[in-house]
Amino acid sequence: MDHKKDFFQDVFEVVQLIPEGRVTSYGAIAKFLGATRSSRLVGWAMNASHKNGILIPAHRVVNRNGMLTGKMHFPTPTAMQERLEEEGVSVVEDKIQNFQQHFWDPSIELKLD
DNA sequence: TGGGTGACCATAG
DNA sequence: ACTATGGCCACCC
Repeated sequence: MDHKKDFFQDVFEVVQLIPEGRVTSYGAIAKFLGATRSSRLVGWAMNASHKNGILIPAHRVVNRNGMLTGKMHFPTPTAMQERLEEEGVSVVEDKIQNFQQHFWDPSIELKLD
């Protein structure tokens, strides 16, 4: 029970706001939260969420190259890709096709006026 | 308590 | 163009 919200909790909230069929990167989330340098922590938060039983669309978060670097942490090796393709995002060789087209930048989409 | 870790990123060579 | 490396910092044991 912390007085201030955990960094992880902030990450979870942002991830939950990613629309279906869109994706973002660890760095973009970190930047939005004002910790550009802590992009690794975002990925770590994903892992922690799984551990805490928190359900978030973690499959919509990839690295800056659009590669499914986190797929190995899903229940099955293909779960992440399958989730994305269900939402209309093509993945070839663990890489999102037309990445920029699907990219959802919280710094822009959630911009405070 | 302190040090190692990591689903990353930017920069330098 | 690609590869190597250093920084980053909340969390875990």
